[in-house]
Amino acid sequence: MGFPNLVTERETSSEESSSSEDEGENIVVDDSENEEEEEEEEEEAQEEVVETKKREKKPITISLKKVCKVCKKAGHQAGFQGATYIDCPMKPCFLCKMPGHTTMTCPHRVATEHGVLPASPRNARHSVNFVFERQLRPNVPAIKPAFVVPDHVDCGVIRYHSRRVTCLEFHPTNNNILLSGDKKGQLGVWDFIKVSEKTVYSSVHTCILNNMRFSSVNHGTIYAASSDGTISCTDIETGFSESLMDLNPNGWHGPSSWRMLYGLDINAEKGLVLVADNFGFLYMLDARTNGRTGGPILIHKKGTKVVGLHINPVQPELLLSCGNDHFARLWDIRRLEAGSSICDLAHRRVVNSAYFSPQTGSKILTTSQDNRLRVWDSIFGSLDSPSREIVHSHDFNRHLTAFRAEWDPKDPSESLVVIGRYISENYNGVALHPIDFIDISNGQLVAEVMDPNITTISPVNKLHPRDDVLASGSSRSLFIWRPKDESEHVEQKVEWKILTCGKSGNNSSRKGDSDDSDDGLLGLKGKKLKRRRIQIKSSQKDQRALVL
DNA sequence: ACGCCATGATTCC
DNA sequence: TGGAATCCCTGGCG
Repeated sequence: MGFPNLVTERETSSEESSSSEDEGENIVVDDSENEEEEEEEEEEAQEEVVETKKREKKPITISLKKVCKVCKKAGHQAGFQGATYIDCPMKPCFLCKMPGHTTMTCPHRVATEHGVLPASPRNARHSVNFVFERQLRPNVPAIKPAFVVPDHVDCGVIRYHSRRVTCLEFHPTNNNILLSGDKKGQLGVWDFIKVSEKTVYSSVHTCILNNMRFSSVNHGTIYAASSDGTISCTDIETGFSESLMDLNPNGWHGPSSWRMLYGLDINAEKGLVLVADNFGFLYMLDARTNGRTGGPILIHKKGTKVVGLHINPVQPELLLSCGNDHFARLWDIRRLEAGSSICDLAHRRVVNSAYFSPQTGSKILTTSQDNRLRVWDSIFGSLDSPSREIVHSHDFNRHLTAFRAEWDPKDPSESLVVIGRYISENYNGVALHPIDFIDISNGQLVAEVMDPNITTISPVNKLHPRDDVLASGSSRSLFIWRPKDESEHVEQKVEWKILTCGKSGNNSSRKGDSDDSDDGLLGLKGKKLKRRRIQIKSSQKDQRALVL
């Protein structure tokens, strides 16, 4: 039984060395209170742990010591040091999930060009390939236009949701209307130009509104899929709502039988509404009669959630689905039956979203819980492996809506993508979670957008189909961002119109207070942040330097 | 202001 | 296969 001893030795020695390193070169952590006597005690505790090994009960001594809250070992501590989060070194990197380093030293940090992992085998850019693509996309511009990144909280912040925002949708024709859904199933309609013009429909659904899509024939109505097991079709003017389908007509009989609806999309050509549930099934409804067409079809592993559906914008027969079985799948809806997928795109973890590119429909972008965005450059080429994987922090646990990378529908080169970031960064002493703009053709971080007033994570983001506007959902709040107009040298005219309703009033007033009281501090930080927010491409190292 | 709790969904064992 | 554990969350309560 030399093995446990060996383990003990290794662990203690590594800790000793790490703690001594911490004093010197490693800037990072460690309370200097870690005196020698304590270390001895820690070693004892360590041995105890190893001896008990089966972790029946924690030795009481542990609770007396400062111990890492993640791995319960002594000698280091995970957690915030000011606005900087220190990872537990015993765990794999929180960003890229590889062992041997932490987020601080991760080569993928801040999604620079290092963040791009070429797939193996790499999709070579043969000239044949290029011609092929050129044929498919005759209108592809020769030179990629400069991205316009909405970066400045402009006209409004709104808080009418009483629970976290789960999805956003811009009106297809009215430029100023934003729809939002929340965890409670409420549907918000907001005219963000007339900031105070807002409506909340609370009786559309009874729990999480997972996805919504405007009707292709009537721009005044929106379809929504909810965890209450129904699809709603709501008139956004009147709030009149019709339920198209109820998967739980007999009510609640426990979680094993309760059906929830997640993925939703519309096939305009055939007038179909497609939805998918938490058991792996797809349902199709006729948008004209609002009746079901055919029975449920198993499109993902039985019993797993299908979180996303997307109809190809150019070939409406093509359907892309994704879900908790770690796959995104491509389907021909004319021949749709269990196991008939055209292609299965494997991922290492749950796939939060899968989208065709918005204009040509020839690219695929997925967001997976393994902290990687995946890009397939052409659905007409080989789909065996993604053309690129981009490491980006967007895994999550509780309380957060799943992150989804969203295309910029205006970008003719179909390479600009927006996605919120999970891990925070220390920006002038404030831990903020930026919203990232990523060029998926090369994996570069085009811009990181943040505001010192927004300290919560923004997992829900959507770019406007026509204007340079970004809408974000962060916790219960909605934000509208626009590019800062450089010609106007207006003095910091950030008008924070925090509109609230319901019981969130407390918070908003608290927020207002802190804005006032922190005046100098926040204002200054805000200014500095805004000035340097956008660093287009060029050198990522410079950006890093600027940020720190 | 602080600490504690619940929460959800997934992964791990 | 079920049940335990779970790192940067959010909000509410005492």
